[in-house]
Amino acid sequence: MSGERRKFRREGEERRRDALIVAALELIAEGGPGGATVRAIAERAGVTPGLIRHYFASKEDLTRAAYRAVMTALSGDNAAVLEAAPRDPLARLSAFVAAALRPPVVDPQRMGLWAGFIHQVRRDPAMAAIHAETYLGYRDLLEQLIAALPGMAPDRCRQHAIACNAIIDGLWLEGCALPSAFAGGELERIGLEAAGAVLGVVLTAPAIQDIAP
Amino acid sequence: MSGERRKFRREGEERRRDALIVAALELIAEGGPGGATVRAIAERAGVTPGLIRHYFASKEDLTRAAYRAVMTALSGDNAAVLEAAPRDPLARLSAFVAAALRPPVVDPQRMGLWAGFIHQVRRDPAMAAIHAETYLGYRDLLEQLIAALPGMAPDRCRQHAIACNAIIDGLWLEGCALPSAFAGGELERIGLEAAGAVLGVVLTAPAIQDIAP
DNA sequence: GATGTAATTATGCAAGTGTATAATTGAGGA
DNA sequence: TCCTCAATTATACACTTGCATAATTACATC
Repeated sequence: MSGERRKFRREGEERRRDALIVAALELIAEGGPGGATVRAIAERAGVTPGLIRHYFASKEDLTRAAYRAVMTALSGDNAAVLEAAPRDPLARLSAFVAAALRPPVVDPQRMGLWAGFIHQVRRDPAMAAIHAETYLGYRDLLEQLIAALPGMAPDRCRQHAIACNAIIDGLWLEGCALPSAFAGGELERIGLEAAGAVLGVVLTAPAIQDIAP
Repeated sequence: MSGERRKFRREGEERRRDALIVAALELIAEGGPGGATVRAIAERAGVTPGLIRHYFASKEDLTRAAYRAVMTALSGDNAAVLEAAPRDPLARLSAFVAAALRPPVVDPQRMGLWAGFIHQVRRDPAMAAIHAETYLGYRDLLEQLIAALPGMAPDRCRQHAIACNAIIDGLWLEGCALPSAFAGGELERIGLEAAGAVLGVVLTAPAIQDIAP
């Protein structure tokens, strides 16, 4: 008559870990770091709080895994466009910049996640290592795309990559923070024009078939 | 022999409120929103926790006041450079952009604060109102500086302001996040060059006497 | 079907959270 | 000097937090 013990199913370790990470990310995106309590994460993932400690040494450990998942997905979603992009360096850079400034890369939830992790990244060396591994890799990729442009002076690539990265970051932030403030494709156009001006080239929005062949 | 009651001094209301706000901001900058507990804020301000509720209706109320203080100071520190700037529109815009990309506007602690508030800004309408009041005002100021440039087409000012704002934001973020990654003045130079390229003008770093006459 | 074991739940705990309320005390005016 | 009142402290409370540990139960293997 008293509380019946809750029924459950055994899942593979990987699926449970993923489910817990996803739940944590959802909660952080919605309510900030403070909203992602152990109990809330467990409830969202459909398990009891104790299970978290079975798959992660501590909540901090789960947080690190979640941060890695976010940054990997963010860089990956942007870089994925290069796989289907043409060989022309101008077109490749254009496709990359444009992809960074539209969904799914531009996404209010993702900005919330990114901001939610900042403090921990600066305090926890393990988080800082994940940051360096993902973020600086992103900028290096951008620098490679710039270096491939015809007639690009090698000694200016670094500065150009920094400036273009800043344009992308800034527009990404504004697009995430105020999605309704920009007409469809406006953000991409501004980004392409600004980056093109910085680099002294003309970057044009890729045709549809170049994006999704 | 038991605990003697703690001695204290009476302060003016304004000074106590300021002290509490400053304490809260320091703690948020250091340890994120989670670090700014009522007890920690009180201790940092040299007071007991109960006093916070005497000056603020709730912790949320203190948080809002702190956010307003941050954003006001941020915009103010940047706009302050215009008071001593020359009349030439190009020089004024240059001075404004450069000021946004060096201390005290560029400051890791301030980025930490900014990030720490993001979630609350998106959840609490009162915080959102403070955001609109300060942040959009900043972009309007930038748009005015751009509109004053000779030969600037009025219908392009908005797009240019968005792009330049993004450049400033992005570089500001990178400068705050990785202060050691940029040589002295490098950020300002990149920002001036990028913004100049976007606007089709030449923005030059203001001479020293233009900054501090 | 019996059995072992690892995945999962249940329970409990010490510390910390924001807030309410009562008890003190500093400081200015009579 | 005394008195008053607001500024400040002290205490308490209900709730939440992360974590540890013990009790169960689903599932694979025999």
